[in-house]
Amino acid sequence: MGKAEAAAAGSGRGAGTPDGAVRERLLKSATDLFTRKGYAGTTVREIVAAAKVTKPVLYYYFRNKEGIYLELMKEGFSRFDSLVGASLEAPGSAAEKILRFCARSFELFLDRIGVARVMYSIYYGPPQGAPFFDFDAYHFKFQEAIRRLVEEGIRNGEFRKGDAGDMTWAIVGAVNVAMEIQLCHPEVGLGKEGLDRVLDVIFAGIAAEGRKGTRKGGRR
Amino acid sequence: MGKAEAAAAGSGRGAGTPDGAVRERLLKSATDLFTRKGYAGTTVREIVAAAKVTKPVLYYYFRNKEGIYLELMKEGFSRFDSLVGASLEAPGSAAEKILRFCARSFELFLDRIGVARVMYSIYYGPPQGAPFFDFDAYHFKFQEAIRRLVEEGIRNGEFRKGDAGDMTWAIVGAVNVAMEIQLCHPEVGLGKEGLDRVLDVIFAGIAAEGRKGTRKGGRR
DNA sequence: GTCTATATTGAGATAGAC
DNA sequence: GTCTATCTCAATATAGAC
Repeated sequence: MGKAEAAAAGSGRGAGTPDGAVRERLLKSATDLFTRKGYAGTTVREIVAAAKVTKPVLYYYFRNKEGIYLELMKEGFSRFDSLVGASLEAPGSAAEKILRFCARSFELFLDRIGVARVMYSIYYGPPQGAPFFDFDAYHFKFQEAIRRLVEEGIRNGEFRKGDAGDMTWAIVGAVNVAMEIQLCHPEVGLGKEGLDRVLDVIFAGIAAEGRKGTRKGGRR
Repeated sequence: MGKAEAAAAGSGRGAGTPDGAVRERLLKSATDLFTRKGYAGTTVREIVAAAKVTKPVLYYYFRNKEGIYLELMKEGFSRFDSLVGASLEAPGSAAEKILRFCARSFELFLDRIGVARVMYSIYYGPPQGAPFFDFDAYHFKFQEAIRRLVEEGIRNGEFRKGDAGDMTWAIVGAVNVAMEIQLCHPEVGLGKEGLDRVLDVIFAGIAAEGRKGTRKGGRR
């Protein structure tokens, strides 16, 4: 048995690990390193070393460093895309749909929180030479989905008449803050249940009965 | 007269520029460059060149690169500190105080939006060797101020009985999203008025009258 | 002192054997 | 699919002329 063969067997099949695990290990290593050291600060060598494979393996599965980065981004967002479609067409009241859509989005976020950290780092951080990825498009897509549901709720009398845009912002703000707290302070994170409760607050309002509206005597 | 002193004096007064302007120019240059190229990616040489002064001038006003960075952070937050104190003790209903506090905070944010970009970049971005600054402490301070006011509102019957924490998150989320949109998409930013309206939505709720609460039939 | 030419390094990427 | 060995290229460091 040659040296290469031995190494190949040992790293994958030989140890009882399924073939696909190599690809997954690379994605995980890349996520960890991009998070800790940034895109530019991470070298291909480090990624493959952490995944316990050699360099050509990375180039085999992904075209190059940009490729593995884009794959990370796309994987998360493709699942989000299905979510949007499913949630809009689901049965139930507008409020139920909104709650379900937000909960599912938040679950997806938690499931891919490592990738989310990389996204935030790229989006807000300094230029790092990472290839362009249209994060804004997805934020917009999220917001538009909520807005549609809010408008639906207003139409069918479920929600009060008011500016759908403003209502949308309130909901987006809640989801946003739940995600960001989870990102930075997982130990005090709202969690799925917390997000649910905050959304409930937004639906119901904070003001005591009979005191709706703080300045303009109610509706605008 | 020492070398640094001479440079400090010479660059300002001689050209008829008020003394303080040099310091301000340096802070502005640093903000711009830190935003565009990150902390690590910005050199002291670039900062002084952009401010049209020489290197010793920077070292005269601020000890070093870390010094000018920390000064940027502190200037914004010291104004915020006064805000917190003033807003909590101001007269008016809890809702009024919350609205005023959020509006003032948002105005301060707009006024220092360049510095805010640097903060986001450092906070979410990859390690850049910037000296530690406790951003979390200020986020916490903001949240606690809101929470106090919410609790006050609940106590005096202005707000409905409910989880003050959840109500606080809803409000913080709205302010947060207003700030972040302004940061990333100033052209569609809510602005001060938009934030006001969204907060109003949170106070009043989204649900139509008689339909408050989406699952538990109202209060919890 | 400053400038330019030449190492040296370390990065991403590839060729070809197995 | 994976390996070893090698390539290209840009940034940085250094040496030596001026």
